[in-house]
Amino acid sequence: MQIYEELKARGLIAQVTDEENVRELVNNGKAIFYIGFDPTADSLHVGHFMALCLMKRLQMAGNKPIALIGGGTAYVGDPSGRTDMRSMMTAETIRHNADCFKKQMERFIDFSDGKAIMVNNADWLLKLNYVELLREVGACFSVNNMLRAECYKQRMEKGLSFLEFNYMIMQSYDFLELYKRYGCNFQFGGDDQWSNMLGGRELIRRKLDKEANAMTITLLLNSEGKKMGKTVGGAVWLDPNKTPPYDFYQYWRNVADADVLKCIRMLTFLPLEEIDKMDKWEGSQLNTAKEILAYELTKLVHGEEEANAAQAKAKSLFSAGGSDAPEAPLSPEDFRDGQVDILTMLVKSGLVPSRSEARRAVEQGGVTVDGEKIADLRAAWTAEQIGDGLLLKRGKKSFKKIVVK
RNA sequence: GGGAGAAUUCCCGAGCGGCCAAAGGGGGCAGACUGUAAAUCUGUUGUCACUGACUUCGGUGGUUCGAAUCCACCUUCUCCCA
Repeated sequence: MQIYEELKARGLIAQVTDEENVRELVNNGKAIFYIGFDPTADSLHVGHFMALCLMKRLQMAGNKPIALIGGGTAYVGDPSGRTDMRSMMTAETIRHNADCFKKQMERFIDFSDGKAIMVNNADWLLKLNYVELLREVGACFSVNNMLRAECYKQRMEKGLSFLEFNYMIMQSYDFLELYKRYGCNFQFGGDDQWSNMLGGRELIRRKLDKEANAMTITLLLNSEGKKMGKTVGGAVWLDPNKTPPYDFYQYWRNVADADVLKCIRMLTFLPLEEIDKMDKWEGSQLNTAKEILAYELTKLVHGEEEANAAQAKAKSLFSAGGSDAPEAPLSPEDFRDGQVDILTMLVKSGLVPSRSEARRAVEQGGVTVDGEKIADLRAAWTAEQIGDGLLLKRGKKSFKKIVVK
């Protein structure tokens, strides 16, 4: 099976400009393609991860990727898929974020020997001259058409600033510039980028009379139609300091039944035949599929060692005694009359944010210590009783090992 | 530039001068049921020294025995006219 067919079978392709053309390019390793990443945070997240995987897949098929860091476009802010304006970022933040992105990307994509290129659009965008740009590029865009684009439509009611309105121009200019510099003939991006990408294709056609193609990746949505990779606390990050490998593992371990196979297909590198076999699984067998998904993704992002560790930890916490729980140290000040009470332990361990919540958790029967349910708010332990550590559990999924330091 | 209106807890959104820590929904958390799933049901959802006290309703002052509620000014946002 060739690469284009495989991408399609995995459900990764949302839209393409010219299927025949794209298939031909990609399958024969003739594509020099780019994906843009705007450095709006100091770590990549799961959404970017899909794009990176796609880059990797295409690179493995002999195509040449260009990773574009949007150091320049980040100054403007993409209004696509947003109902409000992005907050403006300072130059330092943008630069810092761009550096972080760069480090993370190098883990996935092989940049050695010119097999891939990394560029920053700040290099050309920040130097542009306004009047010149208007004459050269502005003349090629029809405002009437731009206003019809889906990404702006949503904003017409809420208000769209001129700044953001120009995002499409910037991105189109990137494509043109990359075409000129590196012969970049292909652009990928999230499906919400579609109109911006078409803008670039059009610009290349008008300025250079050359054909460039574009293709979008299916957005990873769960069965409820919400974007995946988000938790209440925010995004699921690739940076282990922002989302520890264990949490990363757990996120995927806990996806809904309806979403497991889709995720495995779209995100992992497992062979399709193997995935097709899993397709027939149902009921509690899916639980195994989730384990595979979680393990495979953690391995891709954090490496095999971390993946093994996360899996071992999960197994020990959920089935066996749970000696692998993260430690929560208590200091001598936490003891009153030689004892710590249950509420203090819960708060100190970080399992609950306040004493009120600790009280509630206990009252509702959600707290256990070494497997025994605690019902008494005044339950307390001495340092001797804690000994090598107590396993404090709040709800089903949060654990801490209490130790005295 | 002129006029009208809005700001309430994580979000949406009720809220008569005292009975308001503030209805209802969403979301979150916990329990039951399970498979670390979904659905469903139940409880809970400001803080603390927890049958009590304290701090919250955009900000600052004021009226009042008493203010989320009334007044003044400020800030921000929305709408209408130009």
